[in-house]
Amino acid sequence: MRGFLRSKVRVLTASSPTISPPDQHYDDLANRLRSIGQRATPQRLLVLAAFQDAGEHLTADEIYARISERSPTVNRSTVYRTLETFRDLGVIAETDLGGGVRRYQLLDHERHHHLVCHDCGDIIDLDDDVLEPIRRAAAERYGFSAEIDHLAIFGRCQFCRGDE
Amino acid sequence: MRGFLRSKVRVLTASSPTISPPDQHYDDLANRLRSIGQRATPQRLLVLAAFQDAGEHLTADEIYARISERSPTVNRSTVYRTLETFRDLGVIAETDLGGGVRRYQLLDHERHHHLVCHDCGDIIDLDDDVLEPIRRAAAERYGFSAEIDHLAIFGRCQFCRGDE
DNA sequence: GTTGTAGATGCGATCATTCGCATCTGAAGC
DNA sequence: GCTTCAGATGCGAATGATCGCATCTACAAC
Ligand SMILES: [Mn+2]
Ligand SMILES: [Mn+2]
Ligand SMILES: [Zn+2]
Ligand SMILES: [Zn+2]
Repeated sequence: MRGFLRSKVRVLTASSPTISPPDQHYDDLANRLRSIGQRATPQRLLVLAAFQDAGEHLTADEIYARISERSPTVNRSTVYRTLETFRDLGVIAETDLGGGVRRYQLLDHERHHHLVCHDCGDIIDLDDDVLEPIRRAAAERYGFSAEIDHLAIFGRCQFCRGDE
Repeated sequence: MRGFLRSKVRVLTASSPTISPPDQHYDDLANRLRSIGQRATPQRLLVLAAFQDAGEHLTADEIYARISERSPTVNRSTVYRTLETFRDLGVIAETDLGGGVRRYQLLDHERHHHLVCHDCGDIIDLDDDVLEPIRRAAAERYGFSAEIDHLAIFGRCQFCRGDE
C-alpha cells in the first residue's frame, strides 16, 4: 500500500505529454487541487488523469476500470467519492444521459448541454446560450444562482418525430 | 392472491370521494389506462390512488409503503415498473430533487419546475414559461421536441449566496 | 525530518433501482 | 361464460451508488 502510493506519486508528478487540455501536467493538477484547499491524493490525480486520457461522458465504472488496470488497490468507493467531490467543486459535471447510469465530464472545455432522444438515443450538442433565459429568470425572480453545468434534456429528435 | 385481486378490484371500482383532481374516480382512472392501450391492473390503480391520497414529490418507497399497508402482496419491483410505465406515458414525472432518491409527481396540475438550493435544500417553485426559450431553440435549431415535465435546477438560493 | 491531525481511503454492509424468468391475468374474441 | 396469450406480476439476484467505521496519509507546523 505504501509502496503503491509512493510509486504512484512518482509517476503522477512526472511531467507527461499525454495530459492535454490547457497544456497542464500532473504537478499543475495537484496544485490546482491544493489551491482550493483539497488534498492532492494519488487517487484523485488518477481520476483526473482518466478524464484527460479517455473521452467524455464517462461512467464511474469506466473510470474505475481504467484506473484499476495500473493501480489495482484503488477502491471503487474512492472513485465514487472522488467524483462526488469534484462535482461539488465544479471540476466535473454529473449528468444522467439515460440508460440508468450517471456520466461524468470534465468542465474545462466550453460549457455545453445535450438534447437526448429517448426513442433512438441520439445525443445532440446544445450551446449554453439557450440556458441564459432560465438563469436570468431564476436570478431576477428569486435571487437564485442557477448552476447548470451540463444538462440533458430528453425528448424526440426530428427523425423519430416523423415515425408516429 | 386471487382473493386479494378480486377484493382490490371491488374497492378500486367503487366510486370514492377521496379521489380529487379533475373529479375523477377509480373507474375513470381504469378507463383512462385502457384508452391508451394499457391494462388497468389493481397494482397500477393502487399507485395512482397513492398519488391522489398523498402529497407530491413521492419516492418509490413512500408509494410502496402506502400500498403495502392495505395490500401486502404487491411487490416493490411492480411499483418501480409501474412508475417507469407511467413516466413513459407522461402520467407522472420523475425528478431527482437531490438526496439521492428519485421523486415522482402526478402531471395533472399545471406544469411547473423547481429551483433547489444545494446548501440549505430549499425548493422554490418555478413557472413553466421560463422553459419556453429552450423548447423553441431545440425545435428551431434541431427539430427536437423537448419534453421537460418537471425539471429540478440546482444552485444557491438568495440566502445561502450571502453566506460566503 | 518529525509530529499531529483533519481529512481521505479501503472494506464491507446497505440502500436504490433494474433485470431475468417462471407464473399469472386482463381483456379481446368467440 | 370460456379460451387464449401478450403483457404484467412476484420473486430473487444483480447492478449502481452510498455509508459507517477502522485505518492511513497529506500536509501544515515545528
Ligand atoms: Mn457533454
Ligand atoms: Mn413539483
Ligand atoms: Zn430519435
Ligand atoms: Zn439555500
